[in-house]
Amino acid sequence: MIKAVRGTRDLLPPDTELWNFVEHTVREVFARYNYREIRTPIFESTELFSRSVGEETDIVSKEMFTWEDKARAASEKTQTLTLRPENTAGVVRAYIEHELGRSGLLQKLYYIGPQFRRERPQKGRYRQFFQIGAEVLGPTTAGSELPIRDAEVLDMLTALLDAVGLTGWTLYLNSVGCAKCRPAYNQALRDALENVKDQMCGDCQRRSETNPLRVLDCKVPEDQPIIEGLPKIADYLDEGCREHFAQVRAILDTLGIPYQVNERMVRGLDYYTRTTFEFTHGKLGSQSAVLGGGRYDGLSEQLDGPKAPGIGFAIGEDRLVLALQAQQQQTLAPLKAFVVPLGEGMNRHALKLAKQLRADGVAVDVSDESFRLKKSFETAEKLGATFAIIVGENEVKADAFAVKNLTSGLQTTVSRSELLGHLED
RNA sequence: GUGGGUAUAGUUCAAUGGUGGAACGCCGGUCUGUGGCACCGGAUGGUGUGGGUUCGAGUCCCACUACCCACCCCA
Repeated sequence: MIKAVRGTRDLLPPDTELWNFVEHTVREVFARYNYREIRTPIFESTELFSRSVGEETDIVSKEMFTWEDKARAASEKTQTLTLRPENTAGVVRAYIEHELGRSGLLQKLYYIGPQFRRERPQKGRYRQFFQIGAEVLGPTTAGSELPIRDAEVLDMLTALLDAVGLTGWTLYLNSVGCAKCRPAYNQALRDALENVKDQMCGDCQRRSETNPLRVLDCKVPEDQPIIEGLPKIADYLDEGCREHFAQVRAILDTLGIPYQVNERMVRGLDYYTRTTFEFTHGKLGSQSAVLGGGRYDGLSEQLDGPKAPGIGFAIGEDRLVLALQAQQQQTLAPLKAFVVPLGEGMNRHALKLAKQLRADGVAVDVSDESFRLKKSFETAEKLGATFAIIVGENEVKADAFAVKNLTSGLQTTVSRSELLGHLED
């Protein structure tokens, strides 16, 4: 048997209904904030990711699905392509390529789509996974750098989580500084680690060399006192970054959005500057981050584009759905009625009635006359239909049908013209 | 990529190395124009894949694959 490959999966009914509900809600909520959809290719030049996400990150150094696309003709050239491991790079690339900044307006874009990372699958982690993300970016003159944008993004996220019914989340907030002040902090951290790293766990000793910021994220209990004593990013933020972060928090306070500043929260993509954030949820096991994001004021220039500060996020849709399922969010059965033909030659009359109801926008399904009536009722029950409508000889003659409410058990005879109104009561 | 666990019917699980079972679900009947309840009856897998040990393997060994948990990391 051929099976779905490692780390990929089929989404089947009824789960797909929850996915659709989430995506529907996303589109509706994001539209209220004036975001519009962008769709970028599912694969891009490998270089796009190595230059934006960062050559040294785990994503680029070991998790990408990359292949050589060989030249087939003189007019082609061989290039190295990669299935997108995230979508911000693609959006910024599109922003640059189509000169979206020339409108002078802030670009508020969102996307929903699959991403690919070659990691070991785990709960809430798949090799093909779905992200719902949004980016707001534009020229500085459009206000793209201002704290109000950060706060608005976070406000939209809380509105979305509210709308889909997710409870029990925590918003963690941090500022990681900018290209000017972060190097100083990095250096201070390296210097401090030099003295204490041999007392720390093996992972931290390694991180001290490769990515000192990650040491802050260590969960080994013995290391915690040492980490407490390390330099704090807040003390190294320059005036601009400090003020920016303070304003973001002030606006969040005004909006009544609860958050916790977490100075240890480190994000794994190199392009983040200033504000970074993460929403976690307790029901997700060790992959507790349901969404994450941050500001990336230098990304466009890093990709040879114009100055275009921005902020964005990605929601792990798989994880959001998992969290909702853990809350036992029930999706309702959408089927209104099950039309039951009874006796020979009734199929066509049943289908005609179904056609009429469907044209009126009612979700109905149709049985067939090979089923005994009892069986059809059982099926109606299993399908979650609210009504069963019987189409027998008597009914066809009278052009009025036996309509049974499967919840209450009450049955009445309703004429064809009154049927629609009866079902919608 | 690393460590650990698991893999038996549609599902959840049983089966001291000796002919693979239960529950639920499914199908049928009691009940030939009426579901949910009850009772009766029935079908369903040869044990993830490939090797090996053994007279004999679901059971022991090896490899592979997948899933789960954790690490790493991230959404």
